[in-house]
Amino acid sequence: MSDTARGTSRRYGTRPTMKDVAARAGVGLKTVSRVVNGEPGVTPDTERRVQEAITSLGFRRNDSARILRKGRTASIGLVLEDLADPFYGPLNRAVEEVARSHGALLINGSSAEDPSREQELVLALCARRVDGLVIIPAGDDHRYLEPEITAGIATVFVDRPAGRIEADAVLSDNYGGARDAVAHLIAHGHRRIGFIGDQPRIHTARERLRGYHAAMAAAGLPVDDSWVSLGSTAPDRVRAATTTMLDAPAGVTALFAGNNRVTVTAVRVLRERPRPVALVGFDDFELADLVRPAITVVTQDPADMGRTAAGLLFRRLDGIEDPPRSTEIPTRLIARGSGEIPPSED
Amino acid sequence: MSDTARGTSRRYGTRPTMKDVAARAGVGLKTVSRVVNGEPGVTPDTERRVQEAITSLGFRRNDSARILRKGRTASIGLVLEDLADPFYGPLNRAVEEVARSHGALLINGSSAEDPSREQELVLALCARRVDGLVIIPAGDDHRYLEPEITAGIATVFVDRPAGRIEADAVLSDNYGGARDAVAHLIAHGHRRIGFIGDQPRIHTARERLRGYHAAMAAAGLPVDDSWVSLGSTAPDRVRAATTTMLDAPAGVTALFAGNNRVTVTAVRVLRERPRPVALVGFDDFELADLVRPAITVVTQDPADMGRTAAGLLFRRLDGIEDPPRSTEIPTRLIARGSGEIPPSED
DNA sequence: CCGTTGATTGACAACGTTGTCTAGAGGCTA
DNA sequence: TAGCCTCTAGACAACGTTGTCAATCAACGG
Repeated sequence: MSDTARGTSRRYGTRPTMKDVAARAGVGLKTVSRVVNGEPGVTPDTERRVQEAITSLGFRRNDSARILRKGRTASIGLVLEDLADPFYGPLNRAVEEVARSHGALLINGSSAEDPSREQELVLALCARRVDGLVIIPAGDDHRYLEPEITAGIATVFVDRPAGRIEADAVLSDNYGGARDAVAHLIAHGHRRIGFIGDQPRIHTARERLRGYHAAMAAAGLPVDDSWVSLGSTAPDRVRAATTTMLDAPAGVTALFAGNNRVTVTAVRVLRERPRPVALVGFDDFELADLVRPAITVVTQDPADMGRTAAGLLFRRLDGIEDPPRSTEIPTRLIARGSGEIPPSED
Repeated sequence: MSDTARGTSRRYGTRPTMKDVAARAGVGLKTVSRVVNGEPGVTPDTERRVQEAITSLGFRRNDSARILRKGRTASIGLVLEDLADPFYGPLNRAVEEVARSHGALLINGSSAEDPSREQELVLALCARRVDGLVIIPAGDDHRYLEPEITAGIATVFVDRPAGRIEADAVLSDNYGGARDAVAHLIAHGHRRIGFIGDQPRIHTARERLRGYHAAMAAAGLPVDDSWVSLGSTAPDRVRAATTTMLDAPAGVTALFAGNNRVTVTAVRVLRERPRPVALVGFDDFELADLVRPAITVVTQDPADMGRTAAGLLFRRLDGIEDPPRSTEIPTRLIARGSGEIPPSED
């Protein structure tokens, strides 16, 4: 009678369990568990027999069962806004790196800037019993997380703060960065400066707007309503807003772009115009130094944000119980040319 | 006596289970399960009582237990080379999108181009019993996956084929794309064309090299060994290789860059040189059209690759049992300027 | 030679859920 | 009214692992 027919037959799609390994090696179930987990108290000889059974059966421990038994999943969730946005690449990678160094897996998904999808995703991760969550929030009401946090799921918000609950957050200095950017343009002689930003629903967009106003006010400059445009960052809208601001009588002579998507579109639009227009963008991007003029930007450090957030998360998981705190990551202005263009005379 | 002391007391960090909900609602365990899963056979009145208990306790189903019981995890794994590489952003997103449309979660991680790390990550995902895997391989021997595939974990390779095993693969037409790129340069008068590529260990690098040779041979052009440089894509090495090729007596008049990282470094190097040098890059990248000259590229479609791979994966999960097949995604040459520069006279 | 120690090993329950099976209530038909 | 059927509901086992505890055995000191 063949080996497979001897009671331990395996159908396609069925995996051997510790029980099978134990039977094959002629030892008890718990002994297999000991070998698999490298626990002490197993003779070299027994261990060898078990190892042989493991390789010959192709056994691999079922982590679902292990998780169920142990309570900890050794995995964390990352919810971000758009997996394809280059800004989040380094952040994603940094979080993964930290998770890895703590022996945890990373489960992630993107909310596509949709609050209900964010919630759905977060709760799915909670149902999986991830140990912790790093969230770049799309919505502004996170009370739905309260039971989860009470139940012990550590949560750190990145890039934007949590809404309506107390929670750790790691944020860029959006206000200060925007103020610096606009002050830079003012220092180069501009008095009519346009701001094209993201939807005001988004915290970073509001903060950057606040920085814009602060810089203008500090220089004693008035702000005309038509110089500010907030809304979708779809190329069409940004293109229209830019053109309108520039073409108006006494239009703006410089632009401050509220994020990398806006900046890129603005560069394309400015390309087509007869006169050079000064531009400073929020967020750095690859090749910003190769375009002519090279683009002056206020840069955030997404890798640092990810690292900081994940580090904080694992400190929480280690049992640190301080009250929630907000960490601010500084921004830096990099002058490359586009921000130093003087106002063009009409 | 307070409610919490009545036997259902909850410590911080403990979660209510279906048993707790059942006790609170005064029904049986299985009835709670029915309500949670929307199964029929529950009176509206009972259902209401259970729902109340669920919300008041903040119950959320433990998916680890569910997975253990049901066997299917409704999650797939994605292993890629570098989460921060912009090329993989759209691919990542496309895979997530497809997973989502099938109600599955995405677990991912990056191998950092290290075969042992790839294996470690893949096996960790298998231990979690993901239903399927999408892998951008770093190594070239995937026999370690055989027991997993036999056990029923569907696997699709993307961007590069599996090594030493039969498996589905979704690949770009690297050979054809490279041939087209080089033929394009030849058509614009170049006879001495350099190729700077990735490590020959990597399948795509070999295929692109093959395309380079094919185009040269088809035009009856000789290839000098010094015109080909394969190795790390670190900026330093690429810079050195580029400079050497261009500065040699009878050096190359055009460059074919083997991937986006090489292209970007090449653009920086060419910037600093007195004479224009023709350049075609493999992979498109944002702003390639804004640099002057705009960069001519052979573009792949990473989103399409991700979509195709994930689609294939889910077809496998639905039980389609065809033999493994390799799907090729076409590439497209986009002429923007840098590839149409004629050879400079010495 | 016996009691003690320490090392190795396995039996068993438990983690929280779902599938199966059976019990009971109530309505319908003959 | 007896017999049958339908519908709701719960008891129980099982998924594969790990923690607890007790049993066995060899070696050793007295």
